[in-house]
Amino acid sequence: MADTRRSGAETRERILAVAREHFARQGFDRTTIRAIASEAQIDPSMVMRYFGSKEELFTAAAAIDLALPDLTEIPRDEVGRTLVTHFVRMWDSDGTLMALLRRAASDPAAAEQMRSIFAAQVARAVAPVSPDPSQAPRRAALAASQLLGIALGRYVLVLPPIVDMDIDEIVAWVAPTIDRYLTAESAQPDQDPGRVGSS
Amino acid sequence: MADTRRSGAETRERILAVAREHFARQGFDRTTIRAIASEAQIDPSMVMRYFGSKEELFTAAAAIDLALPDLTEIPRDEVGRTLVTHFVRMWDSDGTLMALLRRAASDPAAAEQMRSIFAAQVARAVAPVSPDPSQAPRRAALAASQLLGIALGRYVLVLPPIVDMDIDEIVAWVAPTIDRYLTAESAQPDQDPGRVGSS
DNA sequence: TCAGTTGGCCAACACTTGTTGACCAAGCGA
DNA sequence: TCGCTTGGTCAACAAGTGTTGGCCAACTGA
Repeated sequence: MADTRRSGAETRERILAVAREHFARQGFDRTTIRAIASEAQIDPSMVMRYFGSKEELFTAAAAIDLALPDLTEIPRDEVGRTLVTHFVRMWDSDGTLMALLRRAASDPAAAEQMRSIFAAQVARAVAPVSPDPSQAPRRAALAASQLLGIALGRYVLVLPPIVDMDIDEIVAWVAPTIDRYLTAESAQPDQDPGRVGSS
Repeated sequence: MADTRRSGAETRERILAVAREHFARQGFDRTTIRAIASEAQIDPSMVMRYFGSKEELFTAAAAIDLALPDLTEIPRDEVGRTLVTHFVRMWDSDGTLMALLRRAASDPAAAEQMRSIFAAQVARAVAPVSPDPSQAPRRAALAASQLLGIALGRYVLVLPPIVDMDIDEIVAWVAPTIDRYLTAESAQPDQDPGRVGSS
């Protein structure tokens, strides 16, 4: 048959690809090694041999690099737009992050993984543009909450109004929010006569 | 022993209470009928007799009334504050909504349930304060995305900066966002010199 | 040629899960 | 007193899970 005796590293990659897709679509618990193996046209035991356990397979599949741009090289008033665009594009093209988010909903270990991604990548990338270093993590977390909220509504809950919006509309609405969280002087700029962002 | 032969409706309620707590903390898949029964000091088969199946038990446990206030009776510039406060209080006191959110992450049926709650309660409550009826669902969805993002960060991912904020701080930061989504004239008010909300 | 490595499959184990059906006993109305 | 409803337990079934170990066959290098 098509017993082409694939190259090992090759099958490993194929397993990983299928696993990412399954984890992204169904979450950790509802994804079975058997299903992954079946779709990768391979025996379940091979998955174990390559990755050791389902846990380790997930960890390998969920290695995430947000590839966030250097925000200091971007005009202040385009930070929000840049970030929103970046994330929506990322979600649309690669399900890995969504897989992790889904799992985090029911698995503390995955939540911990998200926390470390937040701390190591989001908070770090965002800190330089914060007006007050002590508040930087808080600002980053607020921005993350809005971005993740969009991801939740668009890809997990599939709320029609959010799904129907194209990227530009989402950016137009959400970017100002991100800008305010990251760079506004106080918490409630919209309630004072003063302007937001660059004075 | 303590075979007090409870009143039936009473045990039913106790099962429901335990179930809500388990679903909220661990999600649907990781919650077992056996664990619920055990904690309710009852036989697993009783759960089936009362609720038919695990699915139906969840449905019964996840019947949610957001108890949203009538926004038309509230000053325009306090809508955001009111909503944020309402939701955070609700999440803090009752895990039912979080249970549903958790399950929605991996179960399309639960996601559908969230959509119907959104449509029947959130979108409906929020529509009257929208300046343009055709955009009302979109505005409601954006507000929901931010609110759910906070829930995600605070209760599911347990992002430290969000957990550390007290209700007042969260309200101070997020309320303006909600206000803008619901009532701002255009999508990007922060980028124009004009003011937001009540002119 | 021949031994070792490598990619792969098969069958089974051990366990957990939701679910079912038989049986029991306390209370209650006639 | 008898029979029916009701709250309850127990033991098992059937299915699905991650995981393991044994075996096979192709390739590779000496």
